[in-house]
Amino acid sequence: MIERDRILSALNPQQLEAVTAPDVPVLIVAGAGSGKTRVITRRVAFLIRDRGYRPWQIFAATFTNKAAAEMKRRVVQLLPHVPDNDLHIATFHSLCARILRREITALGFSSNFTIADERDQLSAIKHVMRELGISEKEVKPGYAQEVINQCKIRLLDPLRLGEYIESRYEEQLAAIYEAYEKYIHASSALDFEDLILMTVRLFTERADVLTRYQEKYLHVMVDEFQDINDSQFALVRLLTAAHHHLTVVGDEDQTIYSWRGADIRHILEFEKYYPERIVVRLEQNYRSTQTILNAANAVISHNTERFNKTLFTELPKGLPVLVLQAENDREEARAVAELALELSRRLGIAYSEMAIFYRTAALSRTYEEQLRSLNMPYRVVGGVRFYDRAEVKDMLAYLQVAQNPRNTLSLLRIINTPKRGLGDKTIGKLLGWARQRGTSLFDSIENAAKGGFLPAAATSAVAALVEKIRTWHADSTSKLPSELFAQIREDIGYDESLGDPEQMEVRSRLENLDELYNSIVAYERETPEATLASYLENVSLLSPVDEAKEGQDAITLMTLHMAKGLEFRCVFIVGCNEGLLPHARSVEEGHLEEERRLFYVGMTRAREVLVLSHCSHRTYYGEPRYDFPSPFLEEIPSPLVLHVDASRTNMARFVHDLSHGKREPPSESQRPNQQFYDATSRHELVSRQNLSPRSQRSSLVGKRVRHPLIGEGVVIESGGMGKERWYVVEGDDGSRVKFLARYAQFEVCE
DNA sequence: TCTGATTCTGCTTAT
DNA sequence: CAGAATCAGA
Repeated sequence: MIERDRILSALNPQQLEAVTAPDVPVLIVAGAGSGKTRVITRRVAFLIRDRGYRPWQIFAATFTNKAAAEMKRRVVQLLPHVPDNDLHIATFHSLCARILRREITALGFSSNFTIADERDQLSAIKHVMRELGISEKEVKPGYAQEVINQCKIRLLDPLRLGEYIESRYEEQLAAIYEAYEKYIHASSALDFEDLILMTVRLFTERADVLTRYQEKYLHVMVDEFQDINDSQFALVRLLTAAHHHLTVVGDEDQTIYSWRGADIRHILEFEKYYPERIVVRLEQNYRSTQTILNAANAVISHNTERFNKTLFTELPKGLPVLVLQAENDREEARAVAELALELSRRLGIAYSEMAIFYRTAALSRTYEEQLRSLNMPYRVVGGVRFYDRAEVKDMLAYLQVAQNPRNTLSLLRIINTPKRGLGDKTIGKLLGWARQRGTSLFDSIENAAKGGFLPAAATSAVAALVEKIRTWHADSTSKLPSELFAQIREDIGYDESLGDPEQMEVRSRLENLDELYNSIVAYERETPEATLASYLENVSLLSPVDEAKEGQDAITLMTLHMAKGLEFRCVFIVGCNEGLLPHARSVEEGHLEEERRLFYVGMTRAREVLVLSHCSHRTYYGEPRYDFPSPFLEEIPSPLVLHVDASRTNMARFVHDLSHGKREPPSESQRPNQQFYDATSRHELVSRQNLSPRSQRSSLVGKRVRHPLIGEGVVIESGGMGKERWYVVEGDDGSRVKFLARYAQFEVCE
């Protein structure tokens, strides 16, 4: 027997089929935990070793840099002789940025474009709205931003905006879109969507360039294919048009980016564009216990927008799913922290094997507080991002300007930071000239520096700035990015401008700048030909996941969106409340099923222990508010669930019992009546009996109530969430009245 | 032009 | 509650 084949061993028949599939379009439908990453990395290795592909002939797109890094690492493990840099495995955005750096001049753009992040985009939109005289009340900048991005995803230019929205704002939005495009392109910036869009345009308009890339990339792979959007799919189709060598992996139950244009349709349409495609299904789960998997299957089966697939596992039954209930959000966080502590002590689960997932990043703070008070190590992924801090963005803006002085967006950020006497009036004048002449802001300050345009004080301030920028720009190619950083920081006296270094606030800002400096040095160390341009590109495409330091024994805190693709022995999904976990805004937009998929993604990250927590009072806008449990909780069959009341449970004792098999979900007959706080009266405990799970969800429907004004009646309907929650009560005389729950003063009759 | 204080407004999710 | 916008006053 020959030595076991590292690429083809330890695969089940379906996995083997997927790895070794012929060079035709292959759609791998891979359920959660079914070995998706294993299959895709081995296929890459297989193509290189057994099919004669050179590493750089494979274009493999992922959705996060983290996933790309992991994929690369595992391919290199399989093929140790392949240098890391030869593998073109990266996010769509990075791959496109790389192509555009080389080719965008063909579209008449400068190749040293900068990448505008979301905030830059928003400030650009506000800016052009001011110039167009459209007030922020007429059109909300955030809405305009959303519309612009959606158009770009759908490959619609401003003139065809009407195909995406139809409203009386249409003209204004089209005008904003057009002005925005002119503005950011004049400052030679591209936004995130442009990276994809421009690449598609390049390939569409320049057949010669497309042919070159089709000949270069002989095989295209896409991970998390269910999250691909129109423009990305268009790109994939262009690249593979000549050879159809394509492998995609996806799971429609894990589509969670439809707000970014992801559409299940693309999996369905795969067949339309690639009729000769073969499909391989991976349905065996190797990750979760039977209990967890059954719970997840039960939840996702409530969705209608899916193929029916049921995952199975051969792993043991495991512990019940724990549903933790608390009185308020702080108590919930406290209980989660205590439970995590006990699970680590008594079940030996390392903190690095635990994760806390939440729907909105804002929830992290409460959990951080509680974890800190128990002295437990944790790491927040995302949240208030390092690269979003003002001082970090300032210094990066200086570097952007040094690299490309025509970057108006960045120049605007730093033109008066630190203060150098260039106020709104002066800046307005300078911008006005720039616009009239169709040049950049830098051109107009260069002109103003010659004198005669501005008051003397402003002229000398401007001249000094121009001089500095010229020097930095000249140094930008000869000096290392870290050297330039230090020089700029010194030249402008940034540290001093922050104020008294004895202040905590100032000290932490200085520390952040030191950390930024260190990260630049680290980048230079690991990148052989580090340039300012390559560093800035790297920074702007960095996702929060990539910032987290690996390897420490700490609990991971992150949003459900970022959890995709990861796994942990123990998972807490917190804030399982109606309005938060099916997020009210998402439900309003008709995305209940997507919220359920999000919940499903979270559940299926757990290998052994799954804890779902909720609370009855949550603080919003500083006010405590009654919240219902998430309806998703009721979709888990009760024999799989063990309810835990945070206020009445000693966690140490509980986990002890749990680990000795003494805690089991109660059978139907011995389950105590659920008790809950009713929305109508925050302090009155209402006992609820004989209610089916369905009516529990809508709480009061079907109940008799008494109201001081209308007397007795029956609740016949309810809707809305949180503050907006309402009930319709039908009086005994047949009249109907609608109440907002937070104002309704009725009592429930038993 | 800059500052600090006060009022206003609004929490998804992220490359 | 917290960040943004706005305003008074130097």
